[in-house]
Amino acid sequence: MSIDKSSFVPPYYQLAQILERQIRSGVYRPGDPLPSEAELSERYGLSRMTVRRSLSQLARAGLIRTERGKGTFVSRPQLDRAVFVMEEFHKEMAARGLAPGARLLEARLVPAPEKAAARLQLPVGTRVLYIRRLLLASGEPVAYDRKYLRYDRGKPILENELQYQAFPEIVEKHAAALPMSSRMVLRVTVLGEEEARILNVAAGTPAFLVEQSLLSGDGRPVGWGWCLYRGDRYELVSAPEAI
Amino acid sequence: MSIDKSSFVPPYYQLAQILERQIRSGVYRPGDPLPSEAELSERYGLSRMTVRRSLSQLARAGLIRTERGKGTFVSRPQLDRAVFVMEEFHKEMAARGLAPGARLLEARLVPAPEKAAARLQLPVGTRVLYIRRLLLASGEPVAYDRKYLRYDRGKPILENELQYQAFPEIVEKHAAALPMSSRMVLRVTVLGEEEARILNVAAGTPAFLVEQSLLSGDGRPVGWGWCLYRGDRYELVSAPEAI
DNA sequence: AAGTGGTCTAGACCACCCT
DNA sequence: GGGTGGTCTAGACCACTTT
Repeated sequence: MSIDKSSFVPPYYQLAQILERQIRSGVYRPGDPLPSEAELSERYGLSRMTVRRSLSQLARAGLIRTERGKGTFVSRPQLDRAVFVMEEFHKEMAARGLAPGARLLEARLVPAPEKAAARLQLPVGTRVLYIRRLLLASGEPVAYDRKYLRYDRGKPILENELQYQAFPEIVEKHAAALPMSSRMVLRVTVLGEEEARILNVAAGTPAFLVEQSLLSGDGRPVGWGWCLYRGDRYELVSAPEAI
Repeated sequence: MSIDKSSFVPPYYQLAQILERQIRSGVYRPGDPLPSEAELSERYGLSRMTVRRSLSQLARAGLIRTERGKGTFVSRPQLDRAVFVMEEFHKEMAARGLAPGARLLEARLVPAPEKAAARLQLPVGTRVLYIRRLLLASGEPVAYDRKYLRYDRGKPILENELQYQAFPEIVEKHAAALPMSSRMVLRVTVLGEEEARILNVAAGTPAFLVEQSLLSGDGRPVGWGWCLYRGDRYELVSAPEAI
């Protein structure tokens, strides 16, 4: 196995593939040291910087780990570890071949209830924008979204806008502080009477509950709420560890 | 803002932090081009390779994107995207300050039922190892694990081993093909009578259902099963996008 | 002292985009 | 043709580990 410098595949990637194959086929087993960077450099006719780039790639993928002063070693695969990626609703549905949509159920200024006020770090009763929406996949309701957001821009609430835009984009328009980061917590629950009716399933049906806080650049919350995903229409698949 | 070459923090990291601060504080806004690599190189007194290292780091974190021949641009943050990482059970519980444990409920050779046979790509009725375990946190049951695995090593089934090791390690011992990758699907369900009794909660309680397939290096399945996590004792928090 | 990985440099050539 | 990012090199110094 050697590097083809005339190939369109860059050398650093070729070397990463060679080493990955050797690891996956058992030439190097978990705990084994890989040849040193200097030796790989000489063996494959590449500069040390290029060799290091290949190794960084494998390290990011979790196949190897480096130890300063000691060497580079094959990692034991962490098979009981999983990474679940939840994409934006529209993307997720489009990826499954379904037509994404949304129906606005309610949007009005309300005095912040206790929990929302706490999460938004506002006095209870401050006027906030409350939005309820139904997220659809090919016309069928899949998720029920309820959000509170600081409303200090005085911009008019346009039904059309609320119906089609993602929550972060809505916050951007109606709050003075721009949302810069998001924190989500994924839980599981069963649907109550009202929620089940809105989602067109039986009460007691299991559902994902995703709590979301949108934070501004300085870490203060500008939006908060939660979204219920029907358990019979939604699942998360672990991301493969690719190099 | 400039680079302190006498600092212990390496220059590539200092520059990444400077640029991150400028992006988060709005000096460069989504869609804006960053200065070119040549200009950053000159402005901060660093070689272009070092500048590129800073930019790669920001790109991996999702703050910027590069376009060949055009430039480097600030990304719009994907606030409705979340990454949930499920660590190995023992690690996860230890991280929460709970004492992880496991109790073996059953382990025996059984003729593979239809679904397990299909998932393991074996004829129905082939003898496979069936394991049922209870995963504990500080003595309290948190998850109920049921797994099937190919059994072609003839190694004796040691109760002690099954009680303390993670599923991939058990597969490694009892199947001829080493597990090299894992695929998981996260769903939501409600507990049936038996499951609820075993987990010491009321029937109808919501739970996470994690289906797992362990694959060998050539992509063939060597282990399959599912694990139920009590919804009142388990949640997933999105990983922050750190640089 | 010798070997290892971690960082940095100054230059080079290339593919791509725009004007 | 001039500017951009993508890749590669040959060397250097450093911190760390082991002998």
